[in-house]
Amino acid sequence: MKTPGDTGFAFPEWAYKPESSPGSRQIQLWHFILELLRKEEYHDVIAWQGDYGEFVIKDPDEVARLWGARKCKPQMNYDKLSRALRYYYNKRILHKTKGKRFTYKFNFNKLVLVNYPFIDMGSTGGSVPQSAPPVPTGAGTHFRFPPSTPSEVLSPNEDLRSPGGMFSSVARRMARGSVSDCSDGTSVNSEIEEGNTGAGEERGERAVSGGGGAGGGAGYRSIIHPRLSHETLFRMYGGPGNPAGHPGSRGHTGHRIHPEPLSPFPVSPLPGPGGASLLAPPLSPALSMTPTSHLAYTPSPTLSPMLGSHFSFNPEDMKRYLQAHTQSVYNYGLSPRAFLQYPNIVIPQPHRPAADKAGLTAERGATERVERATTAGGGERGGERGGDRHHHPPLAHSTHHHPHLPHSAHPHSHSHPIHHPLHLGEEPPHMSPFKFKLQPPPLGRKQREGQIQSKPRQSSLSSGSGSGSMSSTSGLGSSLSFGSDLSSASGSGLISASSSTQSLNSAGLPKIKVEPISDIESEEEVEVTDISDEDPDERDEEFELFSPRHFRACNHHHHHHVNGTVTTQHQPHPDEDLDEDVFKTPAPPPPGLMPFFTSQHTQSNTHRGLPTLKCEPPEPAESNTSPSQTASAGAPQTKCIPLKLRFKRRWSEDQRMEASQEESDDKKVRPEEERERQRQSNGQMEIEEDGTGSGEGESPPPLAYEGSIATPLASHSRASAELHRATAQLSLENKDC
DNA sequence: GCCGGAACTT
DNA sequence: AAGTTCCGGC
Repeated sequence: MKTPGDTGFAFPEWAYKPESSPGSRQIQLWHFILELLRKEEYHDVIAWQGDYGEFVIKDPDEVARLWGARKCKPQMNYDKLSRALRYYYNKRILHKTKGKRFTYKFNFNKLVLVNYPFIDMGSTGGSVPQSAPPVPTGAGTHFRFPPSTPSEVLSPNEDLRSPGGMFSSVARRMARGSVSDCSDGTSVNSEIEEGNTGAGEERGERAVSGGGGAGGGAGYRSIIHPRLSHETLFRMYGGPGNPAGHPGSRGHTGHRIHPEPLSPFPVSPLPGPGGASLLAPPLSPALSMTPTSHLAYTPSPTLSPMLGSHFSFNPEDMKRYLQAHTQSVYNYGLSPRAFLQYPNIVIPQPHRPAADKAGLTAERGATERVERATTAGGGERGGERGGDRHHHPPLAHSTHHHPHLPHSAHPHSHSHPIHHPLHLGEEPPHMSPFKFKLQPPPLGRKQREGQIQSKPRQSSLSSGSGSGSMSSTSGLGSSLSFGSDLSSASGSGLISASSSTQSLNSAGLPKIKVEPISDIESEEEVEVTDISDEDPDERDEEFELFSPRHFRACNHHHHHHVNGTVTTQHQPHPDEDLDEDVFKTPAPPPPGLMPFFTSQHTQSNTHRGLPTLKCEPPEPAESNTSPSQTASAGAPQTKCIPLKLRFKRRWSEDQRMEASQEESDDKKVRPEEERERQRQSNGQMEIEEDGTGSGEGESPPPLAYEGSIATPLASHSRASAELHRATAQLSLENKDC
């Protein structure tokens, strides 16, 4: 099953370094785990088991050994490895399944976001199904996290490599290579990568593979977020040839099956060989797990293929990319910084149009599992409506594993397939009313504790003591609960739907309407409304994405603004500064088209105006937009609200929540009863948090932007022109970098 | 076994 | 930043 070529890593090299994290040049433990998990050879050692995302280390010593080999740390043992694993708790990447020995569970939401911002969790819901392990079955969620993409699947290497040269096999190898130089000479890689060999030899297990599993490979097909269809991605990046395929066509559902194996990765941002350089900048800073205070790096755009010097993008692609990116931001609560690069671009808000939601049904229809045979998996799970939302745990191996499919529902997935922006034309009417609903109460971070079956001990989350590391880590997350698929699920659905419509505006410029709100959140005065609809968002977003520091900052002053008024400027705080950069008001854009980078200087520049807020332009295209929009349209500037506000609001909320949680967390000391209470309340909290992130059901209507898909040609042209311009600009900027 | 602090390494 | 190593405590 594995292709020889792949030798191993399913993940493209760049996948390993999602963030710029300098430090982590090498493979990260969670990636490593994922790798093992996807290989049948290692099933004896470690395998998916239980709930979605849950895996069991069957042979701790062996896993440790493998890890040690990979890292060239011969002294590695399970104790150490487990320590590393525990650090993930704070990062929310992983959590322990209590009561089960050697059993941990991934928080795919987190992982995905971090690594693949492009992937839409949103639709998927932001929910990445948490539990869904990458299953071979395509079915699971649409989004499978571990993108395994074995090379086979992906063949992408070749195929994908887009013009830009996506990731070359070489690169991958190199990556691996890095690992290998252990003293002993045994290349670690070999063990793992060769998988067959290594593992096989050792364990002799490949048998399993039998067909189904197809090894990780098959299983994993990539999941790309529906939002971004593969196509989109490909296109963006120069995609493979899946040309025709409109996915849509595939099932009637259309939605998506990915014709081929798509892996999420296909998109690798890495430009060819040079990729490495690109790596540095994470796709989105926001994503970074750690709070970096400074914006040290520029956000993704840099990474984005488009930017890459190598590539040239066409406007359309760029547009898509941006939108996708922006969406991610919104959906996931990414830092607005991400948009710095594109000052003039309006960030589309995901609104979830009802119509979009509909799409699910169709999807559902599609198979839950996608047949791998045909396509890779794009399966999205579709609708969640009924109870089906859950994905199956994908076991890496196909069938055999599921001990139980527990899962309850994690709805998450929403896959909404359809909505990719890409398919503009295609988007069929999704009729199904998809509802996202959430899931069961999320267990949040506290889940771990909550689970306490046996252990009375509450783990403290990290915040408490002050170890540096802790603090940093803890910060990060603010709030998310791991398990909560729900959050993602709910959110995602909506989001996705919305995205479809909106996102692609022909023009690409979304319009936002802002209205002042006073009440909802005390803090924020301004509300942005989604013109098209506001769904409250139930979607959950990943709050974690937000960097903590913001939260903190927010605490101090969250009230910056007066109702309705925007103040973008005043915030003294350093943090604020960041925001500022991000949010800076954009220079007044010319109505028609604003040049993308008007102000761009260098990245560093103090501020380039980000057009975070967009006023509604008088564009005609809006027909699509909901009436509300129209109405809003009338109001010009007053309505414009800086995204900043919006974000702040969220942040504030998150922060608050976090604070409260943290408080509780911090107080490890509290009596059991207290804890209990806390736990319970946590559940709520988490939910809220989720809500917050996403859209807070209550409040904030997302910014609406115009998303008429069918835009007039004129718009297109304009957009194109802009994009071109932008592209050019980016190129220039990159050079500097 | 698991947890998490602390110091240290890359 | 992301572990690695060591370790006391439950």
